[in-house]
Amino acid sequence: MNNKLPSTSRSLPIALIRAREGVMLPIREMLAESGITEQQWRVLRVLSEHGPMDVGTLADRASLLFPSLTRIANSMRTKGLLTQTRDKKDRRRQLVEVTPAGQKIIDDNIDEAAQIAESYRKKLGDEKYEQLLDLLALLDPNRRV
Amino acid sequence: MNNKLPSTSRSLPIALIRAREGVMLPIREMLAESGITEQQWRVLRVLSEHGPMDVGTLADRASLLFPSLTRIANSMRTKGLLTQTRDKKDRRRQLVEVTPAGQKIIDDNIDEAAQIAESYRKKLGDEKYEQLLDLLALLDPNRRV
DNA sequence: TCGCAACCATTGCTTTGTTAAATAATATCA
DNA sequence: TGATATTATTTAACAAAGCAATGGTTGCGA
Repeated sequence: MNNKLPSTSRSLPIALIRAREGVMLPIREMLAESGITEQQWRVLRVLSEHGPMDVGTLADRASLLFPSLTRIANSMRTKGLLTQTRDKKDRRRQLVEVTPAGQKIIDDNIDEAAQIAESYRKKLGDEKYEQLLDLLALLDPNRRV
Repeated sequence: MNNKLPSTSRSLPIALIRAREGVMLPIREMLAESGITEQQWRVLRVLSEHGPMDVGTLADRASLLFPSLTRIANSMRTKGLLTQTRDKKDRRRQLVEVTPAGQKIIDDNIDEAAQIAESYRKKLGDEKYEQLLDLLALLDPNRRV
């Protein structure tokens, strides 16, 4: 039909979607039991890893767009997983923090999440796994090197 | 804070998101001029590559979920890019086909799309590019081997 | 210090992702 | 044949993506 483009089965964007789909499947199953989404889990993980931070930094680290994060944080706040307070020094900034309820969800899932991550490393082998992460980083537009 | 999980900056799911973000940026810019979305472009490409097919096969090849595809096909039909007809032999099936207007969008963009794809191949180098596609395929849950 | 650009975050709008349930047509088999 | 399972697709409902526009805040230069 045409041969200008690589066949969709060897298309980079589609391959990235499918890989992500595969990787997220077990994680989503796990999180469903805690009643949170994949994105909410990312928010919790980033906050747990670095402590409280403003919305902009959080969005960047969790790879979420500002508007998405605003809404996600809203729903997480009403669920009691997060608190959000205005920064005294710069009143434009909102400081986001995990509540004990949020921390509990992290604690409840972190071991299983680590196992899942480990299973993918085993599946590819250490070397290929690192290689993959390196290659993916090359495609990251605003790499935080 | 915790060391059970890989830091979010070396997390496979996040790396996949960011890479995709980077790869799609120029493609989305291109498609905006034609007034179609990334997903609509995937639908057009798959149909152009394989010819008319039923909704299920199309969804699979374009990596879209059924409900998404139903809506996408609807809007593309009202835009006159697609036609959808019931299969005579199995009246459950819907056969989707590209219209001349849809084909025009493909023709208008295919060269630039090929250039973009090529630019990523160059960016990584042939060998690493193929390697990346192979690694990603390993993560694809329902790989069409 | 006034005015304006830059910055942080939110809101509005449309499209897509995701899961579950509904609908409709066909296949199976007692 | 007729009840039942299976298959193909659509609807419904809610969460999130993505883009543009808005609303407060701060910073800076004339």
